[in-house]
This record gives sequence, C-alpha cells and structure tokens, in this order.
Amino acid sequence: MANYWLFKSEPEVWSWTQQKAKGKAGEEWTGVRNYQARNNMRAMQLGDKGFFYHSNDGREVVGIVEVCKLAHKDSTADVDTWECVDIRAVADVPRPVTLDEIKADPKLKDMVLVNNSRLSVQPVSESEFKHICKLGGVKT
DNA sequence: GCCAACGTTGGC
DNA sequence: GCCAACGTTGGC
Repeated sequence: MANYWLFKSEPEVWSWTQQKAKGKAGEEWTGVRNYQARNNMRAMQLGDKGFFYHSNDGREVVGIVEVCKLAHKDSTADVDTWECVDIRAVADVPRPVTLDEIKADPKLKDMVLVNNSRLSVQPVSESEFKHICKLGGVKT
C-alpha cells in the first residue's frame, strides 16, 4: 500500500532543475531538522510517490518524485538523530499547480500544505495526489 | 521586509 | 512539567 508525500524546497537552495539533473540515481533529501518531517521520512517505502514543491519563490508543485532509498542517517548531520530518504525525479508537472489554486480548491482544503505550511515533509492523501496530478496535467 | 505560526530551549 | 522567550519558516 503506497503512500504519497510532499517535499518542500526553496528553489534557491535546491530546485527541481537540480533534482532532475541527478536523474535515476536520485539524491539524499538532507537538511531536515524537524521530528515530524523525519518521522514522515521514516514511514516512507521504496516506490512511494511525492510532489516536489517550491516554497517562497514559486509556491507551486513542479514535479513528481519517487522514494528510491529508505531512511538512513542524514550525511550532513553530526548526530544520528536526523535521517533522510533518497528521492529521484520521475516526471514534470506540465502545468505547475500553485498554492493559490490549492487553497481555492475545496477538494484540497484539508491538505497539510494549507493547514501547516511550515512542515517541510508532509503526507498527502491518495485523493489529493490524484487531484493535483489532474490539475497539473500529469499522466498517471 | 514584515509578521504570524510553529517548534525548541531553558529557567523555575 | 509548565511556560516564556527565542529562532526559524514561509506566505504575503
């Protein structure tokens, strides 16, 4: 039973373009220093899908990613407390779905992105995932 | 650049 | 264990 997620990143720090450049090998999702976000990553399974969201500059869902390595110690952390998964880019969102659209859509009003925008790694429900894919023109 | 919301820290 | 103070995030 696959789950769905949302990964948030400031494009100035780590952008979708950079993520895509890593190709199939993917990249560690480092830098998370929040227990809720870490626990979400611990719960991820190989092949779980997620959104790649640009915060601050953009504020839109720009890509689809997939978990390609289970949670392990974050190599940028100096303590074992912090873990991360590896993710790889799977597809572009042809028509990026903006935060404004998400907020305006009654079907998406319960999204964590709307209600707790500060959480950097969030769970997304299956219906939310499919709805945003549809809005964004992603073929599933 | 401002500020609200949230999480963490530390004094008691 | 409570809560005030502080730091960070991210929308606006």
